Amino acid sequence: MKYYSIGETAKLVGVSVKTLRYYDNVGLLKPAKISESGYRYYTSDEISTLYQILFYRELEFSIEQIKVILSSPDNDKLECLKKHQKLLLMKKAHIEQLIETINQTIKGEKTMNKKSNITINEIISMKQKYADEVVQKYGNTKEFLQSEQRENSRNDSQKELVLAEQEEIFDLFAFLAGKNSEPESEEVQEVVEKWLDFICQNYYDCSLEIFRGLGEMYVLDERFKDYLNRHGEGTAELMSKAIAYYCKK
Amino acid sequence: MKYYSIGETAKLVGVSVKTLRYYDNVGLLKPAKISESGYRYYTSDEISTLYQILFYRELEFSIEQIKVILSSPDNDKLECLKKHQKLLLMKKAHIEQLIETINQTIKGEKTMNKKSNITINEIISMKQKYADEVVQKYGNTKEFLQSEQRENSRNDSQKELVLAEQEEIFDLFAFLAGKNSEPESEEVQEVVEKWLDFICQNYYDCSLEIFRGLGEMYVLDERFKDYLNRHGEGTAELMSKAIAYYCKK
DNA sequence: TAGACTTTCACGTCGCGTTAGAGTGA
DNA sequence: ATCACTCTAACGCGACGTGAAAGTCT
Repeated sequence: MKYYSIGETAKLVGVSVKTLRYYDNVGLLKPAKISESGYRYYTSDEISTLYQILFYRELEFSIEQIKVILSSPDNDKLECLKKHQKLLLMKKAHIEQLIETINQTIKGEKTMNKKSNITINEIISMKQKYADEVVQKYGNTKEFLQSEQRENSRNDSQKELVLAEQEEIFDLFAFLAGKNSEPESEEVQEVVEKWLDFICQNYYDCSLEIFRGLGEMYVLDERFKDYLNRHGEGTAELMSKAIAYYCKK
Repeated sequence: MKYYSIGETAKLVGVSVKTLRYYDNVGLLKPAKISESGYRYYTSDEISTLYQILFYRELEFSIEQIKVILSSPDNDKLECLKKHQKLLLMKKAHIEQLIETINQTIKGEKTMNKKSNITINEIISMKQKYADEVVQKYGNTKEFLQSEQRENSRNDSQKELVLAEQEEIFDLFAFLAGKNSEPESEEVQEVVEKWLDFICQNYYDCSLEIFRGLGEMYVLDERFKDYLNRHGEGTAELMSKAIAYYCKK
């Protein structure tokens, strides 16, 4: 049985010496024997295992996962591969959405007002993704990506429909702002409720806490404010005040 | 102008307090003012910038990249977005290949000998990817991903063709091994050259150094050895010795 | 004064890479 | 003796998270 030094092994397989030492340290791949002076020596057995490790690493399994996989029977390995594939599929969907977002942004940048390079919908969904509660609830990658996938599952005509309905609500607010309705008035509060329902139905389960934050943002964020006030002067201000009142009640 | 404390800002936008402090430390987002006692205070300007930052972070831009983007004109931002989109497209192609690899592995696992859960081709290409020279040459992510994309561009029938030709060469070696040809003999050395040419043409520019490593692996790696010897007893050993001889010359 | 908020400092994460200094093998 | 190889130990990355101890605001 021939023994290979760490350097020989590394060159043969095509990894760095540091990698092998690291794998030893974390207990992923121990050398076949260690000389008196502390030198590591590997045999074809370890080299064989090393190739398996590289295979899984390339598929982006973590070191810990590989540890488990290597010490489990073949059918469990199959299970792991399938699970991992699902995760990769979700990752792919995620990236596809990012690409789409960029596309939209580029398109929007060209046609829309130059000042806002972010669409209102992106802010709405960002709000949800970063909200404390949601992060705690869906901190788990899988659920998070799945929710995203679901959102992504709407086709183009469905998206257009949602967008049109949304614009209608903004127009309503703009109309009310135009005739100087009070934020606390019943006609305005009705539309506020309509807007909240709309968000819950089409985007996510929006708590009052998040809704309050959204409302503040309508005037705080210039791009958001600009976007809303394009429907009519004072729209953003009315919505913001009306939502604040709605949430206090 | 209202001033928001770090906690208020964090809650409003939906990030953690630590994140804001981190952004301050690395110089990405400085607070509007700092009180005598060292408290950070933000205004709607910073909150607006913060939303922009989050937008780019979600697209997986790095902090450094965002720093550059925020302080550059709009048309440069567009350029960055387009560049970034290309990168995302390559990443997507990469993931798609990983998914394909798992598919192949699962399929192979079911039909093939259970002992080998990695195909010979995966080892061949792994060999290249991790080879020191290649890492140095193509360490840059873009080039690396592009080369992978090119490999991935072969369609199924092309892949089958390459595979068939490859099997032919292995059969040749098996035939020679069957009649006990010497590794150093001319007829064997001819096939060795053929095999090297084949790798260079269909996989990558294979240096003698890497080729030597491949040859050693044919007997070192059990899965590889098994795979070759399925073409005929002693095939792996003959190939290994013949390649070693070829590379010495 | 309580308690909710803030500050800095320093260490943990993951998969290694990168020196530095000292010992070992052919 | 040379010189390529090996060892351990400690710090670096990137984008924060976590916890401790101390100070501040209301």
